[in-house]
Amino acid sequence: MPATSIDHAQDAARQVLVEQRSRQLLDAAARLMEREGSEAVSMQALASEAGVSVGLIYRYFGSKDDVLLAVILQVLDAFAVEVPRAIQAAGDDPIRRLAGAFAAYCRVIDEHRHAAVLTYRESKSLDAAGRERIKRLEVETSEPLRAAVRAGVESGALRASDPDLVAYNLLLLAHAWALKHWYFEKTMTLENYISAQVALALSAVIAPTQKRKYADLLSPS
Amino acid sequence: MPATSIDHAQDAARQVLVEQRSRQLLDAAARLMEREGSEAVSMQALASEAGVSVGLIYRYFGSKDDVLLAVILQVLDAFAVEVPRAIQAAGDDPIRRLAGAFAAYCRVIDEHRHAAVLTYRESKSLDAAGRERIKRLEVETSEPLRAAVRAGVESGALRASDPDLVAYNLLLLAHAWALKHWYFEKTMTLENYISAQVALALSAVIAPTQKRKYADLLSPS
Amino acid sequence: MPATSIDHAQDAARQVLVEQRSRQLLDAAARLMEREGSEAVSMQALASEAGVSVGLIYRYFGSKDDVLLAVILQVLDAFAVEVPRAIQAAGDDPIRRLAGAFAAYCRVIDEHRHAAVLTYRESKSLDAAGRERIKRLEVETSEPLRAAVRAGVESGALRASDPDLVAYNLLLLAHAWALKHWYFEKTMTLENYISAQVALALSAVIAPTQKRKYADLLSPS
Amino acid sequence: MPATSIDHAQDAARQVLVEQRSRQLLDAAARLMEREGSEAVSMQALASEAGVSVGLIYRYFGSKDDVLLAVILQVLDAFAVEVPRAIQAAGDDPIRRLAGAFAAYCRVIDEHRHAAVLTYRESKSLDAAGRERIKRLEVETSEPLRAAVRAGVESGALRASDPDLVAYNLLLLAHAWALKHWYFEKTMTLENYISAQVALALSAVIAPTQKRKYADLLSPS
DNA sequence: GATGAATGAGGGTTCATTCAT
DNA sequence: AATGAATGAACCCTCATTCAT
Repeated sequence: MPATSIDHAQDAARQVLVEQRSRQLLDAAARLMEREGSEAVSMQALASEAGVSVGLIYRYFGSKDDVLLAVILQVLDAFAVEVPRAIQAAGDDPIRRLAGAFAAYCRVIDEHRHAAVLTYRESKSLDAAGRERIKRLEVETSEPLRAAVRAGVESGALRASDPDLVAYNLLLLAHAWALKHWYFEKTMTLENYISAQVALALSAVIAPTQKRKYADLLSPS
Repeated sequence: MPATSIDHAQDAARQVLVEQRSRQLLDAAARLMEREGSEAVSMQALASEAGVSVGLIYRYFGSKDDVLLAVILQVLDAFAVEVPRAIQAAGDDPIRRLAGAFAAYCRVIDEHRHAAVLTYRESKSLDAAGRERIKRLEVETSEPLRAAVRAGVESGALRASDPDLVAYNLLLLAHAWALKHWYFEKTMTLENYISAQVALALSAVIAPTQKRKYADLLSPS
Repeated sequence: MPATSIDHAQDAARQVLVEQRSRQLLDAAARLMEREGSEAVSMQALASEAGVSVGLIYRYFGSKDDVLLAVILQVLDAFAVEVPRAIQAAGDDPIRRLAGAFAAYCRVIDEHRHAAVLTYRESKSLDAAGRERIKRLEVETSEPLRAAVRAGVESGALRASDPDLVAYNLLLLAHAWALKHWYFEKTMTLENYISAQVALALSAVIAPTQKRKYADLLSPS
Repeated sequence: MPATSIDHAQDAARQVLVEQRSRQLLDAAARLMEREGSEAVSMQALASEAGVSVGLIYRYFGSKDDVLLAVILQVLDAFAVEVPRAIQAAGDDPIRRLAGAFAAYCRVIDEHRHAAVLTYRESKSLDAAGRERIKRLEVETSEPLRAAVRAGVESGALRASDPDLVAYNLLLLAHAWALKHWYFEKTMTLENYISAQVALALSAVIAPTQKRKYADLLSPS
């Protein structure tokens, strides 16, 4: 077996290990934030939660910043995976696609409630470059929502003078489920929240002719 | 001059000094948060920004918590003053009162952009009691908005199945001007933002018969 | 009236004021130590307790050291006044003079319990010179006790191979009423303590022939 | 070597390190107190004296309190070990056991002179719980002395109306060797001190019939 | 003479990061 | 690859002391 093959095999093995460790650490971070709040994630606490040594974390992440960044990227990744899937699952109807996309956002947020909040802490950890990257990704992330609104407008089902604002507001309201969870949880479940917000948002932009067709979305359960 | 008068004069002078210093420190905190981000507010940094010594801060605030709390309370205070005033100024029309209230919220937020963001940092500094207090005040603060929506509904001008959600969403969108300023500032001024959001929110809840009457609010400039 | 007379009058007045202020401050210090423990005497706390400003303390005492030193000296002064008086009051009998002296020590300690403890804190406050001075004074202070023991030995009523040790032990046991007050107060009053210690100490040194004569001192109430 | 053996070996090694570091730190604390006085033990100073970093101290002790407590407990531990041993070594004679116990107390105090003094500084460092614990332990510590006195009384060799006071006085006099070292060192060695105090204390309580038997203890060298 | 606002060195503590093993 | 003991800068806070009024 030539040397290069060996190298490739080793590289692959290493790649797997890196993947594994990273996941292990990010999962531990998520558990920690869930349990102790998102500011309680010290490197030693993270190591202990993950069952590894502090030193090891630095083998896979350059700094605490990097870990936090990765936690946030994980959420953005989940958006990138889940939202398109939900849109696809919603069929061809642009309005149902929009509603599905929003619901998917909210569900991802709900699953990563504490990680989602991280973005709102321009922590000293996160340096300027990291912050810019996250902002860019967040905007990219909202693209499916924006596309859905635009498609609705083009199809005539929606009327919005500023489709991008409509989309961005929806993104914000998805985040709000995490940011203001202490408020909403007093009166709503996640599914209540989703249908109420969908109803409200659609009321603002749906074409009058379409109201009957989407009555199920417009009157929240 | 009798002794009591002297005492009163001294008390008054002290009161002025306390007021002055508090303002000086809170202003410095605001500037610091503006310039360095709101987590860079160490007591050393604050002292140096305000041009005083660390020890002096503790003459006017019991702890770092207290300073942060005061910064936040200042914003909530501004709401308590400005929002009712704006509502009054809007006359008797419930919808214009609602629009005026929202605009007032946004303008206060804009003036305290970095302080407003503080609330979203469940900072370890702010202890549980402080956090609860702020949450309670935030909910109280949104009361005028809630009242305005309800009045609109009762007058028949608005139709909302969940008036409280409508009001809370508006509060959130006011906060969003601070939270997502980096995004909105790319395409909007504050006034653009206000009128766009007012138009969108009203579209969702205004009674069809009222649309013509409020056409100026419904089509953003 | 010639200038010098004015000066003398002023000097006298000043002298009185100094005396007054010093007493006021030392009393406040005593109250404070009594109420909050002897380590809680900060200069600001002292000022506030005395009802004066911090600055004023520095007009009458050069430093915190000086205040503490003065508090201790006050106790030593009380010894210098009270112990000889008690000895005198005890008449000519050397053994009753000794017992009276010890009782006087204990009562002074009891009245200045917290100040007495101060001596045992080689506080950084008290500089080397101050410490030496206190040690010297403490030894001087014990002189009446030592003299009383020696007189007893010379009169034949006491037999002690080391009279100075007997005297110093008694001084220590007087201090112990302050140092170990938490222990003794569980089972004794001050007067119990005095008579028990007198009985024990005398038992060790009294001449056998004298036992009947001092039976009242030897069997504690 | 099986994993468990490795683990055990590692655990043992860690145990040794903990032991080593703790000793190193407590020794440094003792040296520092010896040299600079016991209030000069700042964590910085301790770290520097021990030749380690501040942070490291917190790996082995939870707080400054803990360090101080450990220093004191070390002394109390030494009592718990040395005193019973000395009593045993003294044979069956209750009076020689008492004398041996007292001597052991004094020797332990002498070896930890500065640590022993710590107890007398109701330092703000030591919290209420710690202080109570120490008081309890101090009382427990004096138990052997108390038992020895009582045994002497029961055997008829001693006559004491308050055996507990006799025992507590002896404890105090042992402490006094540390508290008043500046005084006693002028005229005595430790052994002088011990035999003088033993002679004096026994004189007070020994039964007349026993005096000849213990003449060696009663007339100090 | 008297005030008390202001100072700032110094204290205890935490935690991201490093490096010898 | 993995460990975790060790580091030390930085944090929040206190309080003896000063000085302009």
